[in-house]
Amino acid sequence: MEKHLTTQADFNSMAATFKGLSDPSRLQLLAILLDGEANVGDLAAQCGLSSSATSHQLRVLRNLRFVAARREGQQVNYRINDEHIHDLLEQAYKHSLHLQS
Amino acid sequence: MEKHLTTQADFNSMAATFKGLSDPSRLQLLAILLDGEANVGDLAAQCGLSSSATSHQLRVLRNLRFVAARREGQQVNYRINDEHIHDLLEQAYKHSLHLQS
DNA sequence: TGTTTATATGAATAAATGTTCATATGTTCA
DNA sequence: TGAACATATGAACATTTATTCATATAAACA
Repeated sequence: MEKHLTTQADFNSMAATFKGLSDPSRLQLLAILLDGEANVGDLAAQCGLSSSATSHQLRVLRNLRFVAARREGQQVNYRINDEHIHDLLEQAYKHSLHLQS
Repeated sequence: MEKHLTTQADFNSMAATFKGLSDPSRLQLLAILLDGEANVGDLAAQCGLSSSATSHQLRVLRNLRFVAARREGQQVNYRINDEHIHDLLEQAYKHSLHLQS
């Protein structure tokens, strides 16, 4: 990172970003979406969540622009909407390995 | 990431990692430590936190192995203890820019 | 030893979070 | 239009979280 982070606003914004990724259900949703678009029902089934809970969590991810939605008939398809998600998950995975040792 | 993440344990561990980074105070502590070792009192002063609050937050970071401590006389010096911190903060910062647009 | 300084910890409190339940909105099709 | 299906939303509840306050531990020094 070239520039040093100093402002409280930066820390708040970054904390919000991490907070969005701080739940196992949301991480699983993102992991599924990294393989391609999926609708709410399929996401719910794969995560073992109710469709309501899934919808709530998808809203969190949407508000943080991690994902975007596209309606297709009755269903709504979600997709990854951030190029950094992949790297963020990868770094967190590596850290989690470091955590176990 | 080569291998696909599938297990619930992976998601839990990664969520814990992100949760550790989901607070502005902790991010500021880490940002300071990226510039080098610092003791609790200095960290507290720079963050505008009480030394007690600082100590509590440092414990969170220590438990997650983000930082490590080394006592030197009365003071305790903390340092970054994870090679991925820098990249994680950088990606989150980039996302936070994406978030504003 | 006793006092001061630095850090850590436990309990308590207020605020935020994730899920469930009930209900609303939106789409398809008869 | 009305019924069935898919998704979204609001309220409620239990759990977690960050800080404060009081107190404990640890080191330095007189």
